[in-house]
Amino acid sequence: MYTQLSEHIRRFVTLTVDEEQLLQAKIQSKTLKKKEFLLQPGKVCPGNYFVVKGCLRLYFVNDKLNEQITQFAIESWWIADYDSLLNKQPSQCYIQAIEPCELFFLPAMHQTELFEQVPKLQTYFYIMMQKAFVASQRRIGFIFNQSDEERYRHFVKLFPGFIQRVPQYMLASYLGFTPQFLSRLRAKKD
Amino acid sequence: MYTQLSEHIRRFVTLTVDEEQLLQAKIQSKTLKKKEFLLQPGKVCPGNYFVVKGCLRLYFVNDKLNEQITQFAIESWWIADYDSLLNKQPSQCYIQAIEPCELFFLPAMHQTELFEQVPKLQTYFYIMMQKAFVASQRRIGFIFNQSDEERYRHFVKLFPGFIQRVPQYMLASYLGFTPQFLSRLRAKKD
DNA sequence: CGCGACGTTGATTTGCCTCAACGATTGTGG
DNA sequence: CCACAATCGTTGAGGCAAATCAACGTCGCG
Repeated sequence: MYTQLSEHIRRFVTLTVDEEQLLQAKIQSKTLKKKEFLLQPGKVCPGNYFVVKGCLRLYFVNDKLNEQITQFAIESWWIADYDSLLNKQPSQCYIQAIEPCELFFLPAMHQTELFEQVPKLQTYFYIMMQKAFVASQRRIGFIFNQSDEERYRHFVKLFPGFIQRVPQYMLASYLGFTPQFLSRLRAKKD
Repeated sequence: MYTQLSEHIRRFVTLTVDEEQLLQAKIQSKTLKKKEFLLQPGKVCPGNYFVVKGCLRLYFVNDKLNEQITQFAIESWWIADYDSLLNKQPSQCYIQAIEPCELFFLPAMHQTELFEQVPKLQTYFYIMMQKAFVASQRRIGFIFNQSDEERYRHFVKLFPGFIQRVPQYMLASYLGFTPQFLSRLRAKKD
């Protein structure tokens, strides 16, 4: 069970056995039922979560009272509200389980301690953050340069199989259009 | 001149005199004329640039042969094509000076060395990256939840004075609409 | 069984783009 | 120093993609 995280880290940095144990000591397991919340508005995000099994969404409620999904997380992804985590401010977001989930939780304070004990772990999280940043820059590029239809086709190609795991209205929200429009897209050709 | 970077770092981590000197030794000065390029497609982004004075844009040319600006950088911001830098792949972007610029250049290889010598600098860049990620997540939120008009008003409120530094068509590109539309917005009420 | 959640489909509206023409300003070569 | 081109902004007319509003079908679950 812990091996999944361990393997993921090994893809980017090499830890000694001692260092692995330091990490393991700081990590907690957590399970969520479907539709259960990991974070709700008003609470400060307490740390980082690593998805062992399951699927979550990060979203907020916009001015028009619609849910706007900004991120999904599946197996071997980290998720947190970094805006809240970094600035120690109350979150404005929900993080919710779409499926039953098994997670690892790394509390923010433990993480800072860890970085001093094991600088290589800071390197690992630095790389994760760079990847996340690059991904969101790419996403901004796609938003501005592709039509909604192109973006949908592109997403399906990029994450085949994922569409079966989430309701269509969530996918529509993530892609930035209405469920009705997505339904029409699928009717055209699929 | 170097003090500007030094002060910026001090806002996040505290360096000893020795550590500051290690950093200074790795950094190069660079100046750009207006419209000069810092990076062009096909070249691997060689490192990070810190803007001492001036203003730059990062953009790429999309399928419809329009320039799509994804980032601006002004005084005390870092800029680079992280997609290229992180994956060591040829860039698909241009980074161009909008005004005459004074920059500091931190080559990628020097940066990795520095991180080993001075872990606190890795912490600093980790924080920068987190901030950049949060900013781009917020931007995605704005794109999906505000009309083009609202986004323009919001941007002007957030960076008053900046609109005088860049041509309108660049601002329109960054905000994701046409120069004509921006012109109409300004005509309405300003 | 009946209710709520989710998806589909049709009719209408609208925000923004496209195409096009025209000023104003800046820059450049003769 | 002027003439001309290039760049940038403005304005008008027409078109289209996607939203909105609304009704209906279907599945799963208490």
